[in-house]
Amino acid sequence: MRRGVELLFFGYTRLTRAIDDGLAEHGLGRAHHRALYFIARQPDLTISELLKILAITKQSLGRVLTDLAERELVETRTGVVDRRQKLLRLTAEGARFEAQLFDALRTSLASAYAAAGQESVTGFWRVLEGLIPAEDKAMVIALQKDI
Amino acid sequence: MRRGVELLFFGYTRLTRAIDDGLAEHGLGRAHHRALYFIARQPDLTISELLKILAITKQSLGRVLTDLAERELVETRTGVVDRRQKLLRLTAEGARFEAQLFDALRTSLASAYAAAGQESVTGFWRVLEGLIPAEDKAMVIALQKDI
DNA sequence: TAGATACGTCAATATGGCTGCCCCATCTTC
DNA sequence: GAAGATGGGGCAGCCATATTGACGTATCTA
Repeated sequence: MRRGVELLFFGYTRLTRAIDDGLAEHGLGRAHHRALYFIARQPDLTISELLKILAITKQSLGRVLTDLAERELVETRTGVVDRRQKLLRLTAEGARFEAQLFDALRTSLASAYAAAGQESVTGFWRVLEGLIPAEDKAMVIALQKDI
Repeated sequence: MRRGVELLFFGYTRLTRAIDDGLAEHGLGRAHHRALYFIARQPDLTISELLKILAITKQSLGRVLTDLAERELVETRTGVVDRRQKLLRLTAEGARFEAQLFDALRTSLASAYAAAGQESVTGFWRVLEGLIPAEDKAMVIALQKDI
């Protein structure tokens, strides 16, 4: 049990550290990466959808998105079905940058996957899914749909 | 691959949220819990050992330990073999508190473990171990020894 | 037209990190 | 015994990321 807590702590923190340097070059932090990541994942995401995913406040997200827009990594369009909405997308530059960051994550994860074997990876997923509370599960599953 | 990143993100953040309320009651944050956790794990830990585990700066840790000492959750003794060292221990109250926090983690993890099955748990561990860089692995393994 | 919703924004605050620099006590080595 | 290395503490100042609460505006829906 303690082993799980510790491995999760070390695994998570070390994985996220893999991209800190890349972010720092642009003067960005991990919060910016999380936004970039989910926008890359689901283009035309709305602000409120992103808020649900990240589970932070509108104000915190607002600052992050302002930073990303200033650096021309993210752009917004007015919603088509509902003009109150803003649809978020990466710019070409943003997509390039996100891909570069993701690559660092992919490299780390891939070597862990390779060392552990496919069966272990399935178990890894199963346990993590079990850690997500019921009320958040629908949202996470919705993300998986369009992998 | 993206699935692994996302599950790790959601799994980690949701697990840590499980203890936020308990910490807030004492006016403490997650940084305090991490220190408490590892002191509970290895009584008579020295400051420098804890610094290596947490991988933060002395100043950051100093603040955390001051808070914990003020609340009489942690106490220090002068090292026996080396009088420059401070050996960290939980007080009775600190041990009680840490156990209470750990219980929230245990409950979450236990239900995830139960839902996933023992084989999955082994895979979960394997993958996470693979995520820890070689230079940190010795430290983490040293922790496991005296489970 | 009234109310709900999506988004933006202000001000104030807290937490948890960081760097750089300097200090003291103690141990080790020559 | 002196010199240097090590363990620990502390100051000042900075930054990133989060919070709450309140308010404003545009737009959609009943």
